[in-house]
Amino acid sequence: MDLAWLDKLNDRQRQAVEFGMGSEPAPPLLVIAGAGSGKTSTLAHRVAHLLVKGADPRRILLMTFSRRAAVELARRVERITAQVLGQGYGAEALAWAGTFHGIGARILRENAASIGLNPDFTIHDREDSADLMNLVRHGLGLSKTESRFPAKGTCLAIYSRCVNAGEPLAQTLSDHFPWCAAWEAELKRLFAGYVAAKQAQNVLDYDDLLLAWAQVMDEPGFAAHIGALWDHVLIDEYQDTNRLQARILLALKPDGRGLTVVGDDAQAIYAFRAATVRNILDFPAAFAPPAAVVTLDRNYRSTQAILAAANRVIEGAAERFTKDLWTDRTGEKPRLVTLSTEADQARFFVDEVLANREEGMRLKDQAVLFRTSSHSGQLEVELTRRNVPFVKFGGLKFLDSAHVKDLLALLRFAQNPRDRVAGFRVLQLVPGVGPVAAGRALDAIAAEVDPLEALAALPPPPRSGAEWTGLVAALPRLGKDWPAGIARARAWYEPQLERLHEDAEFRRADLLQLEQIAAGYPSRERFLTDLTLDPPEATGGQAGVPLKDEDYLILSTIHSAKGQEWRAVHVLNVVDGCIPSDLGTGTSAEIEEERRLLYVAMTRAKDRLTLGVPLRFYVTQQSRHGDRHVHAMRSRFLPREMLDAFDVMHWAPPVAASCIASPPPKIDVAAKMRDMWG
DNA sequence: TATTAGTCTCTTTTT
DNA sequence: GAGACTAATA
Repeated sequence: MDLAWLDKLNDRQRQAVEFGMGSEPAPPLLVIAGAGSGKTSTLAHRVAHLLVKGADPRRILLMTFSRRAAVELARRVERITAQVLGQGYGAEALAWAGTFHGIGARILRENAASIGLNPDFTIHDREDSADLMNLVRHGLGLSKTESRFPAKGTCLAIYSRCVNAGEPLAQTLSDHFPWCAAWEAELKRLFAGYVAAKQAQNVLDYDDLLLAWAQVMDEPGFAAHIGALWDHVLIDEYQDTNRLQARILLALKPDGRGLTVVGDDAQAIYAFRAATVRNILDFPAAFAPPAAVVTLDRNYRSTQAILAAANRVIEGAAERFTKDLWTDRTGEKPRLVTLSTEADQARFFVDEVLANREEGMRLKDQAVLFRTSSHSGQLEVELTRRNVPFVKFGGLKFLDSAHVKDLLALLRFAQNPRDRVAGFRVLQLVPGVGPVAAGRALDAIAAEVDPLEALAALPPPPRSGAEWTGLVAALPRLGKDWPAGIARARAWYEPQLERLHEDAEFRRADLLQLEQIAAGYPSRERFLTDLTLDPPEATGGQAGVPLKDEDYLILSTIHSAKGQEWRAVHVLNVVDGCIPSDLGTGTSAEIEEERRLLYVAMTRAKDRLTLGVPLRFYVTQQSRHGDRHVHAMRSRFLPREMLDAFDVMHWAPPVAASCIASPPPKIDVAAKMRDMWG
């Protein structure tokens, strides 16, 4: 076979691509791929190589961290095979490319009948799950306890960690939520109630998509059936998987044959959702003989100066597959810029971005990264003031706004009338209906065979009027001839929007946008599932998201920046309290994760890297002490002896000319005026 | 019983 | 600056 098309790969990459191709299927392989080492390209080439050798694209399972990554990977495979074979497979041919959660949802839905699930289940996102947790919490009387019971979000976080880490509650509490340890018995009751509620309501949460999948895989017959669906299983970003995901993977391919995992332990940044770097560290030894390991340490992305600085940051990490990235790209040292205030930092970075653009670097080739979504607030104000378009990734989303959730709840309730969270929200949209009336109606229909029909037959609650009748009549018709259903939902919701929100005008635009998105899906079920598992992640600065061909600056949390690269990267708030976050400095493991976060941020840069260190913060958070300024220190990950890796400088805003000019000569106006007449 | 105004606490990162 | 809970009012 002509393998010339693999010549542009380096030796290590080629080794990773061709490993085990002689035997069928190949023995297990771990690829440790440093930042910018051509990881995606290598993975794409390995898949392409399988295809070129005749593998069936429908029998390849590709799991990535985000849907976006899956789409990108499939596109690259398609491009390569098109080049080599003169014809592509069509990107859809890789039918099993997606996230763990997305694939899980599909497996569960397709096999619903045989595993005791109703195939019409709806999926709760984090917020919905927290709301359901809250309903159960109230039901058990846990909201009226002597001392305060943990809030719904905290309860869900505890539950989620137990599930994903496969840890008993007591251990999770003592390790990660010590301030809640006193509530162990109540939490146990709460979680039992939460699970029962989900099952009664025919809903699954994110964790269920993995948990249910893992549990059915315990059944050898089912595991064999599912495992036989694919000859090759390839997993990207393996360092950010959790115990549950590893359990699924090993159940799919117990002997490791056909299994390839790719990752970088130095870039593990998802421990907060129970990802464990042990998965990647222990992968080789999970098989006999152990899995082969190929390490990609040549970096094609960044300049030597940037890599040198990033390597220094990661050097302190305790346990890892050691690799120092190297490159032959030269360039300027990264800069470490101190600034007096966050406001100065915002001005400085906007100046920088615009100066880079003057030199011909598009806005799209630049990104501003930060630890926490709220850190970019001042920068966003400054960008808006100076008319620089931007798109922000991470943090609050389009889907979190009340009006969008209302409309989606309408559709979800119509899809699955047993979904109490959705129903509770929807019914209270009717004027005159509050929690009590809504609860009663839901109780009345819960056990019915056709809940929506039962709802329509119910006498309207006392203070509700025509709106109620309109709603119960509309609900059964919200899924018919998609996407007309969403238009009907919006038509009913319109008057409520006007009534509930001052800025109805502004919010209506969002709903129209949602309707546009909905039009791209074949059915209501697909729309709801995909939107929950893969929410639109960007929010625009000014009116809506800029058009595709427009130039705009990228603002992103470091987490959302994973796997991406830009010519110029600016990192905000490289100070203690931000990186590492105040909240993440409890254990040394948490601090190590924060270190890797800074490493990930720095290694996103190709040519130019600038770290901002504002020295003074205005905090409004701690109401106990009132608003005040606090002094910040340069991040502990950049100690003094490391500063020679940077150009260190201070920036201050240019002072208006009238202020810096030497003081004007003193003039005696009175004397002059007297002189006029003297 | 629905709704609103007022007081209290907690505030990250995401599928 | 928002969410959670309470008290007061319609």
